[in-house]
Amino acid sequence: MAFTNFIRQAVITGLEELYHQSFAENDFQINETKQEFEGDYTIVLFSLVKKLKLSPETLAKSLGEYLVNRNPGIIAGYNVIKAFLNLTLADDYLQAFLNDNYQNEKFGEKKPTGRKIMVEYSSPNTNKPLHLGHLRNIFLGWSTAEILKATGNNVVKTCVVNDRGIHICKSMIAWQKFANGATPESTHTKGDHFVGDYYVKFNDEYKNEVKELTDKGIDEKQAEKDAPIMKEAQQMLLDWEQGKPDVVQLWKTMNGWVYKGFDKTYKRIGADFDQIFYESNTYLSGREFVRKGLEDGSFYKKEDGSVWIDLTEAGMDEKLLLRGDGTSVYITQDIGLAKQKFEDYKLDESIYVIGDEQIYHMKVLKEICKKLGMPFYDKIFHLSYGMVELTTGKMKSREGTVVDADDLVDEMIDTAKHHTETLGKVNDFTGDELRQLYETLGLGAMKFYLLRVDPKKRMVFNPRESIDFHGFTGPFVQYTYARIQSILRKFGDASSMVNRQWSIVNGQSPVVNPETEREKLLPLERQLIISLEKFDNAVVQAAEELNPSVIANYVFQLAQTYNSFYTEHSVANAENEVKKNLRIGLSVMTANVIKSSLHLLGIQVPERM
RNA sequence: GGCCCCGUAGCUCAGUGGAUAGAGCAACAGCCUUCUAAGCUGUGGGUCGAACGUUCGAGUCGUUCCGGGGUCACCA
Repeated sequence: MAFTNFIRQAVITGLEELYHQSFAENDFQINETKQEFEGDYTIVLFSLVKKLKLSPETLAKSLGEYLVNRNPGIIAGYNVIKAFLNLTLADDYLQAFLNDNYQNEKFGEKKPTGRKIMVEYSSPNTNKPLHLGHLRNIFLGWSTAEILKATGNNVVKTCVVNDRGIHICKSMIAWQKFANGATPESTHTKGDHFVGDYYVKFNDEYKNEVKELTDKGIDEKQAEKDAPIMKEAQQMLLDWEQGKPDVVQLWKTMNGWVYKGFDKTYKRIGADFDQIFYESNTYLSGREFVRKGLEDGSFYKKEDGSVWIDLTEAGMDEKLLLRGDGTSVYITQDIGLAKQKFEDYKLDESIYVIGDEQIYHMKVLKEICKKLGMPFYDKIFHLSYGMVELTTGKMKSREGTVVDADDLVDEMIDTAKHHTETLGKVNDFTGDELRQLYETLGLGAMKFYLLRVDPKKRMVFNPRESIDFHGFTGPFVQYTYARIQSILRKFGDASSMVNRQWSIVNGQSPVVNPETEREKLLPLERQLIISLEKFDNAVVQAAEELNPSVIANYVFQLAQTYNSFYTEHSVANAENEVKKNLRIGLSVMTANVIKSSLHLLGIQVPERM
């Protein structure tokens, strides 16, 4: 049982027995004791003072006395400052916890909940390569999915590919006009970049044409409409919707190139999906609901034939659902897809990882589903995240200020290589081992950097300073892991730490073998055990908040604690065998928890670095 | 303009209504013949955007204002 849960129950029982009143879990607070005071956990009793009509000191003292007497071997002592009751856990209890868990590689994982949750993330357009913003989305989505798995949920990772629309037609037109039959193979270009280049080419050409027209004295807005290349793109979209064979063929070919490129990037950064939805397959499916909504009066038709919903009652606007010409818009297909997700997978929850500029859109989607009487409307959850901005402002693909995902990954791996070579600690590695290490460290730095910040906050990426490898970073945590492995290699099989003098049965007082020698825990040893135990809560909190930064902050704090311990105390040359075994156990468990934490962030651990 | 999000050290960020607000980076001073110095220890650095209010207690909750961003398309 988690330490704080145990204390909470003990306090409730104690208060009821002492004062013959019943108490709830939120009648008082349990915090970690601040560094400057003695103790491990602090119970804040101010809120009870009124209810019990006692002075804070009297209450805290009585309760402290009770807790120590009734929980031998668990709560070793207390002290009182005002209404702060500071408790010190018993060494035996902490060591029993370590003994019971240090070899458990699944520590922190929860029992199955039976719930099925879909996490949609990445969801790119097929007209240009992935960029830094996608990376935040992908890492966030992947990590959230893993955190939900760890808390016992059945998770389906999905991706919705925006493979149709005017954007891809733009690339197609530009390719037809300017490529002379070139392909990714013939130019040795990654497919998504290849297609993206023609999207840029389209915009350049478009800009030129608009300028030519405005030079002739045509109004700019009119020129934007009249530019021939734009008209060609629009015509192509119509041709595509009508299934014109050569257009469909070109569309398939070019999307194929893009997917090949995306797959390469996904594989490299460790993203994976259980199911992929293509917008070209789903974009028509919303229309039926529009028809149904018209019938039951949820929606209404304007003179031009367009269909609308009035959401002003829910504090929103009127929203277009179907164009006058009968074609669907973004939200139309989203309704269909939302339903399909729930029907195909029988979901308990459907999470959308989408940028915060679409908060309103997602609110509208939920509201429409509600109006249509779809029972799942309140199981849709928008996990929104802030944009990644550059120090120079926003990223704009048309202005070439986008940080490309592949470029950034290359850069991070180069940086890892540079640091590693400078330090020269792994000169005996083979070429493959080195490449593996650079990827582990480079990606670790990048993922940690993007995940350590609360998702909902906007974040600034400084391309010049790039991403650090020191301090609050992925490599810092990875380094701590590698250091521990270095120690453990000396001892062969770490399970040889046979230390069966402590054990906890059913959350009761620890069983202690009286034959064994006992050593008092040193402050850093205590701190480390308490820090390890907190992983359990960190996982729960991260899952409740859908917030991987909780894990990043936790594991950094753990690594810091271990590093202090490491500097202060020797494992191999411990004062005696009892201490040595204890410290091996501490090291094994720290390594396990670091590995688990980083896994939840999509980061691997190196044995050496 | 309506609605939503954000504002904490020079920079990037933590901070379940509780004790003297914390990390990392940057700056400065120390620590490698002893398990990996991508590390550790210390110093300096704050009107928690502002003002009222609720409370025994507010960075945290409420109201108003200031500053930054998003959104309100027959775009996706």
